[in-house]
Amino acid sequence: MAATIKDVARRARVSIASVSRTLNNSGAVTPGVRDRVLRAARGLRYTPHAAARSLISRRTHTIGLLLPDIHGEYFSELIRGVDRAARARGLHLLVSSTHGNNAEAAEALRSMNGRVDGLLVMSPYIGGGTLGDALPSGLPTVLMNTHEPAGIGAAFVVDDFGGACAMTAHLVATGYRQIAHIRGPANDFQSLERVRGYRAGLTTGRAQLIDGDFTEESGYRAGRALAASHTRPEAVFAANDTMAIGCLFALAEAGVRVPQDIALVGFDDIPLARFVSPPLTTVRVDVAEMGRRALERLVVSIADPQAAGRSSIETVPVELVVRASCGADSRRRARREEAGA
Amino acid sequence: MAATIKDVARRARVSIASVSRTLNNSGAVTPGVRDRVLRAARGLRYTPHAAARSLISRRTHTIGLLLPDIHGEYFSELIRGVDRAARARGLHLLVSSTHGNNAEAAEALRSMNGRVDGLLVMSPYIGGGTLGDALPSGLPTVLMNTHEPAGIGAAFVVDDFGGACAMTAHLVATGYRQIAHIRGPANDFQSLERVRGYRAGLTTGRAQLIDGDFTEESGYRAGRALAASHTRPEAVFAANDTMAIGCLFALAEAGVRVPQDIALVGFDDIPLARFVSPPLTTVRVDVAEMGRRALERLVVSIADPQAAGRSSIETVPVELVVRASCGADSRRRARREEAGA
DNA sequence: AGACTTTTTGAAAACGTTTACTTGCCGCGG
DNA sequence: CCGCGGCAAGTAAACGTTTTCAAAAAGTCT
Repeated sequence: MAATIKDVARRARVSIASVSRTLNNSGAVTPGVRDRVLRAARGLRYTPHAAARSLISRRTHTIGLLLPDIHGEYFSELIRGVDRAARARGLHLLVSSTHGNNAEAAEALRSMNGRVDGLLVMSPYIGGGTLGDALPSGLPTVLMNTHEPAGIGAAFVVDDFGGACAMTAHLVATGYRQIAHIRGPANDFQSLERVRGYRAGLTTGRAQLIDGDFTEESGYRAGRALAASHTRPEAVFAANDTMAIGCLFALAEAGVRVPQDIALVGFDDIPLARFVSPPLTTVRVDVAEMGRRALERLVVSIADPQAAGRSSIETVPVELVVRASCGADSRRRARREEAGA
Repeated sequence: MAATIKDVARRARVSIASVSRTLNNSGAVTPGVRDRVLRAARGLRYTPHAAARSLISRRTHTIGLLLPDIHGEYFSELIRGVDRAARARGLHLLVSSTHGNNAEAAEALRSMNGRVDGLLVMSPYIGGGTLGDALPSGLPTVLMNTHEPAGIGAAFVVDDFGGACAMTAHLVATGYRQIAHIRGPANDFQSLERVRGYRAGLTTGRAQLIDGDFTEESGYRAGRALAASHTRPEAVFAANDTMAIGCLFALAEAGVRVPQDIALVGFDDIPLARFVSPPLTTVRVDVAEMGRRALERLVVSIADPQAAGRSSIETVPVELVVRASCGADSRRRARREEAGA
């Protein structure tokens, strides 16, 4: 069995209080005692029992990270950002995922009681009860990409609307008239925001929505449908890069050239986006940075319960990344030549 | 503040023992008591305090997952596999990463004492002290991709050697004579195994090793060097897909065609591998499955300390995935035409 | 040298559970 | 009618810490 503080105290011939003081550098101890305790602790390979410690100190040095289904680079990056920041502050990460709706999220939340000092929640789901009711009241919480952050506390929201709007505007400015949008799942907040942005940026032609669910598979299906259709739009804006890549694959198979025959753009700027052929025009979202910032904000809330109450919503900016797949360069060149002729 | 078992007991007008018994379905309680307790618990939104519970019951229902730097799809997939299995068994996941060597891993391990019921460790690092010494003795542990599993207990090892050997043999069989290998970091077990496999499969030409560190960046550098060299090998085997893709990018920039001018293959079969152009020939490793199996094994060890002691090493099989980037198809076709002529 | 202050140490309470043990109650057989 | 077995409920100990408080020791100042 693992050694306890009592074992150390006995071996060092001091009280457990002195052991605790020595090991935590709290209170003063004479060099002699200190020495004996340290030696005894090392000899027994003593490690404090985390559960016992957090029971009395009300601190677990752990934060809970609640995510929708962990999938692909997007979440890998998010975890990465959070983990780095957490590690820098000596915090552990309790990760939970795969909850399909707010009700499941609530269940996961409950079971974290007493395990964490604070919560980082990313729940884009809509429906299944309000998340607000489920959140443990005493626990500092920071939300990410949730549709109901109002009054709940701190939240970070990616500027999905702004990014989608800018992207659509870019396509319009490039000269495309018919622009279709492959949307994400209907019960996803981010998905909805991107549709909204698409609509807002669409000052030409009429909106055309194709159903998708953020998976490569659904993008592939959309691509096949597009290739088969004979009222093909001039440009396609997929709600995320994964679907855009699936779509690209289907188009290539069908012999439809991008961007010559049809322009194609995505959203997120996952690492592969620049490696597909042609490189994908997309909207960059720095998820790792969002994770980092969210964690920092949470740390503040934990340290200062005052701050925890303050409601604040920060928008995470996005950036338009123009590569070859939207045909902006070739179009402009063509237009210039035309003008020159 | 959150409600405690005492609050529930007071409200239900019973002792805390009865509350505990009711909530855990241990021991018998009369319907009347049971009813009052349940009602009180619900009314107070009572959730047992995990730390207190695990202090006495010696169970945390949490398992620790120790990973090298979380990066890209590879780890995303691993976490995914582990998380799914853990969730299915009602276990939590305490994730820790970014440890640069065994010494840091040891530190992370120490701080997990009393937080977890078992450990899932993936530490391909070599040097920085032996991992064996660092592992808490009492805690069931399952190792993954570690170079010193002997006698430590259960372990899962990807067949890096076999995969690399098969891949090299495939290149040889395709007809390439000069085959170079972009290796991973020198202190990484998997990296070394792949080099060993490369050497074993190389029955023609001489070994040519190019340094890399598993990052896309290092693959890119290798690609530039290859493109500039005038003693260019006929084929390049990158130790992972990420480097292969970086290399591919550099070659494309330099106007070197794959596979016509040079064949290129990778390892891991990350999701993007089939989307780059040309699609990457690689070795498929089902990391999610490995994660799942490792967790299942750990659960067994936890339930039965007998089993925990039993040392067992399972090799996770890999599979050669031939796509266009190795030029096997085109070569064979060419040879056939030649023979026909 | 005595009184007072400061510093170091130890005993014990507290954290929120589970569980072994005790008590109290009821019914049943002798 | 008494005692005993069985069951339901309660009491208290235990888990491994931190921390408060009191006591003891060691200085410090007149």
